[in-house]
Amino acid sequence: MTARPLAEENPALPKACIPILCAECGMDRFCALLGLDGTGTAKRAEIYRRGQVLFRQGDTFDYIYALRSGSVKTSVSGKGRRVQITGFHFAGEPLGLSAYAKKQYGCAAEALETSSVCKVDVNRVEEIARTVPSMYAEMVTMLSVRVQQDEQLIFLLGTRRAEERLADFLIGLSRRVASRAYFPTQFRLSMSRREIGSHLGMAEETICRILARLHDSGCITLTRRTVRINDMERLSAIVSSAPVD
Amino acid sequence: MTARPLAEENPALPKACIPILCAECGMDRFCALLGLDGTGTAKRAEIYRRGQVLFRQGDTFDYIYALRSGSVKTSVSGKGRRVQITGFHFAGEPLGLSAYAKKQYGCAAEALETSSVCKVDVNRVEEIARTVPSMYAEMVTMLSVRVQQDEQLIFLLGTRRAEERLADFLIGLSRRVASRAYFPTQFRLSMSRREIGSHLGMAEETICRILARLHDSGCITLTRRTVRINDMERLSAIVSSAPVD
DNA sequence: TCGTGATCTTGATCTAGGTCAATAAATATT
DNA sequence: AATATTTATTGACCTAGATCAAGATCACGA
Repeated sequence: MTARPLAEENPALPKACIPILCAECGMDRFCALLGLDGTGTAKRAEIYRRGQVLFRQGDTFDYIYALRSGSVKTSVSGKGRRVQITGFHFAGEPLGLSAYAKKQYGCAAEALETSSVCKVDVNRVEEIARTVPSMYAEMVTMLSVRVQQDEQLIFLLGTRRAEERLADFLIGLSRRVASRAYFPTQFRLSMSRREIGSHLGMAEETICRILARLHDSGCITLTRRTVRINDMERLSAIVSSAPVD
Repeated sequence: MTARPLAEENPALPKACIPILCAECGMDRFCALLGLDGTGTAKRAEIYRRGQVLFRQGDTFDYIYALRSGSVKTSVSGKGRRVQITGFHFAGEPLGLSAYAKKQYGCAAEALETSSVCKVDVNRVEEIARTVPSMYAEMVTMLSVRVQQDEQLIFLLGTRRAEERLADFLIGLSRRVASRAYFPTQFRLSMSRREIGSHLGMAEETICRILARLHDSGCITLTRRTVRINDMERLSAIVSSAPVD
């Protein structure tokens, strides 16, 4: 929960890039079935730096990814240069699996910061799954989790107002990244205000204003991209506030 | 594509309730693996009438459903009586699968009209999957399709304006239901204006107004709940119109 | 058939949040 | 260090769509 030492791997990378152990990863059991070693030093990890893409929307489905450290955004683009960021992803989270049926990725994935990523070849998966039935069971698990997450985002986009969206977003972030940070209520945003806006369906300026408001009210402390949550109670209250009665 | 005769099953039910054949169902291959007969007269189908619920949000995961006829809405509820309809579902579509990991449904499902629904016991699935590995592969397929659909809805809710949303919605509906209707560009809405609004993140009144506008412009013909698309070109153009440049 | 409640429609307002614009910080580049 | 570029902030304004209100129409049960 609190600060704890993590095995260093590549001294050239910033502290934030220290990867999680396989045991902490959501694809843990999946990789184990694949026969990948789970000692925490997976050999097929690659480094992506800010802006580098793991895959593009429409690309042929060739790898399933697992994030070991850092963060990645996934986005869907449509006509008219409009882009929706469908999710931010952190260490331990799987990526790309939803391309399974169509055999092409429905969204693009791009690193938000220097990130360590495991790549699993889908052909390898198919091959091994023939003899290891539970391989697919793990994929069903990961995908069903994803659908329920997406439904929560749909709920947020369809029903919540700006401040509620942002409060919900911050709480979600703190749950996902603060546990790995040095101080559990404090963490660093790896994405810009514009990217937060594009994820929550709001303008960049609105994100700024509401963050400023939360800061001024003492609910959070905001310094550049560092957020500290001072009053989780109040933040939670904002999420499910006015019933619009 | 056009009108075609369908095997009648239960003469007491309205015409709209004539079920599809298993061969036309998205869960086709899944059921076949389960050893369910694929002659089109699955015995475990049940009838749900308007307003009856297949499952509630939070219910324990006990069945996977396949819609044979009619239509169902799925919805997520949060605090403050706000409800988001996450999807409308029609004949051939699977339902409930996303509860797999959490072992409870993340949304509620309720029939919009008299509907025939196949229920598959999840214990049976687990049991059989032990000896039939590809069982799970089918589930992966269905779930991955679902994730990509949800991502499209997220894109719509996050980036599109009211008229674009509705145009997109109508096109989607026509693709999914008109193929089974007597006239491919004409179909009946099984959901209320309010429900469409709750799905698209808009007020009931806005749905009315925009439908009226589309009708007046000749793009569609609207009579109560019957929609005929007169100008698919124009409708498509609306979806990806102003780049908000 | 009539009545009752749900659904739909349309108009009149109001407002949350988008858009535009003008700095200010921070970062990257030379 | 100096300049350029990206990112963040803040104010002024405006508009798409929500909300409120009042009927109209429909579906359905007695």
